Amino acid sequence: MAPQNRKSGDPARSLALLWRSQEPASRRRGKPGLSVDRIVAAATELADAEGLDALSMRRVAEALDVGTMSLYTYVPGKGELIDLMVDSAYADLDTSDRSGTWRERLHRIAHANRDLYIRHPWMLQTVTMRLLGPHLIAKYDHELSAVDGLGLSEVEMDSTVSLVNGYVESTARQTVNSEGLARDSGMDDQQWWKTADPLLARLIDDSRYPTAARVGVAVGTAHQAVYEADHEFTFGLERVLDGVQVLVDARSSGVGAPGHA
Amino acid sequence: MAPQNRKSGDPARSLALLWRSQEPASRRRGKPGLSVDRIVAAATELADAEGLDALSMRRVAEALDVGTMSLYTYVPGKGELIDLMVDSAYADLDTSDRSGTWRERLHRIAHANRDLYIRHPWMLQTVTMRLLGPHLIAKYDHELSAVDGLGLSEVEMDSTVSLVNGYVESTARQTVNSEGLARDSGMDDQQWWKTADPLLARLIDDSRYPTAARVGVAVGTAHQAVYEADHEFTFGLERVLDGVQVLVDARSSGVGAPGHA
DNA sequence: CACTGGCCCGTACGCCCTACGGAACCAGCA
DNA sequence: TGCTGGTTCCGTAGGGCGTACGGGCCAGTG
Repeated sequence: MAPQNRKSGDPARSLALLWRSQEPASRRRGKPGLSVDRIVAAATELADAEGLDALSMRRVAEALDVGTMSLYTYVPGKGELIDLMVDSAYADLDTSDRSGTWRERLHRIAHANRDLYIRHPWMLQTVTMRLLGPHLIAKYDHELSAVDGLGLSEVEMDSTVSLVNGYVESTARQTVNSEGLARDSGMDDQQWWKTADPLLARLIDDSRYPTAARVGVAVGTAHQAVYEADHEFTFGLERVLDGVQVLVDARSSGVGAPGHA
Repeated sequence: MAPQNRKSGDPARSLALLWRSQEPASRRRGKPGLSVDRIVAAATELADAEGLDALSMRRVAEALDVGTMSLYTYVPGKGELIDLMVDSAYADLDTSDRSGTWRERLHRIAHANRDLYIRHPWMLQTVTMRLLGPHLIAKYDHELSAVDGLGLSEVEMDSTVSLVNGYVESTARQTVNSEGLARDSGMDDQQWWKTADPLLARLIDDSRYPTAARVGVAVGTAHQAVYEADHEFTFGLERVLDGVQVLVDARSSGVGAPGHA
């Protein structure tokens, strides 16, 4: 029903812009009126409200009451704009609270990241999420510090943080996707399954997929209950943190950090 | 440098098509020449080779030596076509091997899924990945069966499978993204960092982000070594499975399955 | 005052998806 | 044999999109 892609801008250009935009941005001549920050803000607002599909240079320009091509004075292209939007979004994260145990901290970080993705669902549709902008590096440092001093090797620290972030990302993606489907089809998640169920029941040979059938029903009724996605998120997160715990215990009980991972 | 979006087709239509396409597809009159399967195959080939960005109805039609609009006789639109491509891709997975312990089986499943994503990187760019086609349900059933009979509740089984799949998805995404960046910029991953490093060194106040700086260097040199992404993938996977192990141990040691998750 | 360089943007090109209506084709029947 | 009506195919056209290009505007300088 709609297109499907996504790339990022030229990495070198984006990187330059990312860090240069820190400057006061006070240029020489003319009255700016426009600025990188204003463009990024408008684009983010649009993407938040209508999704990355609706983000077009034309519409951003309209929102700013400006000609489309004017944007290109500040931003090389759409890809680079998205790179800027991503790093700018990371600025919302708190990177100062370093209290609590490593487990509490990872827990807090996971929830904060999840909230961020839900506030800016379009972030999950960008290819990069890896371009080292000023705010991303602050985020990275903050997250690493949560698992520092536990006896883990550097590479293990990185892996651990990636593990937690990966979990958050994948669950957030699921949440956002199902909300998106709900919006598109005008149907609630439950309504959708109530519609699809009879259809599927006619098509699927239940005896061929007994486990799927059994679990599917149980999951369906569970989701229907008061328990929200939040409970499931936290449950899975605890599993992930249990896995980290095993590693931490192993490292802190005598075995020195190995050479690699 | 390129656009960025992605939606899926009308769920109801996709669902119907998904299951109908199982039929012999032998229609009544006229010579078909074209068919849903042929279209899906051509589209998949194109997306595999050039990415989801390059997938357009025009190009698929060209590849089939057919007018663009002819495709619409068999497929309602591009979104639904992508839904079909996704389920068709899942057909590659082996869903018969049920040997080994739950841990061995999840390990095998994780690697198989990872391979699939790397073979079909465009799958990571689709929004749905959740539309219950014939092959997806076979996959789901197969994966659930790996954690069946361990004392886990149904919802816990679902969460566990999601957990592993989420991990695989997020690491595959990282791998694919960095390969994509490499292709686009014509630079190797190492080359890229060698280029960016001096630039970043000038911009970033290392003392502000001591942990990130230290870990970044270690990770960089580790990646540079013979150790491949595969090692890191397996390491993280073991952490995830450790977390599952904790849950399994808890459930098999007397505590009955709880009401929820 | 003339100039220059940054800002702004109208036009145009090439690509995309797809609604619509008509052409080509062929099985079966009269 | 000739017709007919459903099927398959596709040309045209309309509305988006990103962005290359070149020109107009104006503040401040020399």
